[in-house]
Amino acid sequence: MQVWKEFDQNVISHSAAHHLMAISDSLKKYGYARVTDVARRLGITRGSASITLKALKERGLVVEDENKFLHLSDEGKVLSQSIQSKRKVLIKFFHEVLHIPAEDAEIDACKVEHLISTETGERLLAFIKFLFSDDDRAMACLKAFHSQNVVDCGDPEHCPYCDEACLLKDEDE
Amino acid sequence: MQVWKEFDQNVISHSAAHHLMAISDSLKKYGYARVTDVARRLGITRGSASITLKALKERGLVVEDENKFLHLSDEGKVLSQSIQSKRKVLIKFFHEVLHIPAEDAEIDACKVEHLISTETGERLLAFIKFLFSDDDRAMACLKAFHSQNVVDCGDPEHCPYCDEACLLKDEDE
DNA sequence: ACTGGTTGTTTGACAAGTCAAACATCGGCA
DNA sequence: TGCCGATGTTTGACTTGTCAAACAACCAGT
Repeated sequence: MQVWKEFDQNVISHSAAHHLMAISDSLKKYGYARVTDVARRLGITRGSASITLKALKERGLVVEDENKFLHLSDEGKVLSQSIQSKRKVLIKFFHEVLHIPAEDAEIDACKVEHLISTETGERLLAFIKFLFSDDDRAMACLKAFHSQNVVDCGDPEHCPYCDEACLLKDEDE
Repeated sequence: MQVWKEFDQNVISHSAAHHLMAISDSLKKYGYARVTDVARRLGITRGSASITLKALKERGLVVEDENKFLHLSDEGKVLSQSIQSKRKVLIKFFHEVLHIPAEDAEIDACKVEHLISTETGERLLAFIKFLFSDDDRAMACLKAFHSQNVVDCGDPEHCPYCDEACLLKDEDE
């Protein structure tokens, strides 16, 4: 298999990943999750959700109780959890470091999140967490990047990387 | 359109991106590119390549001369170039900073490369270029991350981030 | 009980990307 | 001249994910 064809050789598809997360979100928000809730959350028809969820049930990631309410299996929980944590860190990185608008940061994070390998995901997470840690060198690095590259961080007053070296504040002088 | 559905709303599809790059690679290597060359390079049948390339010709990204030899239009060249530069920096980052094995770095870079928005791509590029620049703070940051996280960078002797603080060298003592 | 609304499933359709196989073309060699 | 191999296209089939629409089941109000 050539490298470029690995594109959709993921544990689960983009679509399936979002079905899992929709269940997880719905459970958190309402305490239950039905086909309708998943469909509404994803903006697809009940029919579409029904088909995809059937496949997820067959793969043992989703279970259905006697009243047709949906739950995540242990495996499903782990998967959904790992996707969400990748996603959160990516959004933070795109938004806070690269200053991508929140909406776009979310779109891109969601594209990247489940596509990259587990290994790359974990190491990327470690790297970004290090960047956001209180390590002096990480903080200095982010500040330096910010002062050299940022056009508009949106909120220089509360931006942790805006200090005496920041371009924005320089412009104010 | 919900955020998560933007997934395949890209300028070109993953597949199309690779068809463009295959033409570009073939031109560099052989000086020409035919349907067969693209198909062989991508590991698909001539029939499949023929269909996708027809669409790319219709979109004006690929042109065909009177002998059925393929070329990139100006627009095609720009697109292919921008994808390749994103790709190269991502591979470097995954491999050299996160220490993902070369093959896997390539797979993941190729997944991410054309999916993220132009904006995110450019800023990510800027960030990674800054990380690899000779800025003291960037270098210190990479070294610090390396010393705290790397299990095996593969070649401690020639690794630019392995110094007195490196875990690997500590283990040798 | 009847009626209406909600819920879930099924069905037929579509688009993208792939395959194998049949087909058409062309070029070179015997 | 004739044939074979390489090349490119077309066709029918499959997969995934989607839609709309029809359908079945059930629950609630009257």
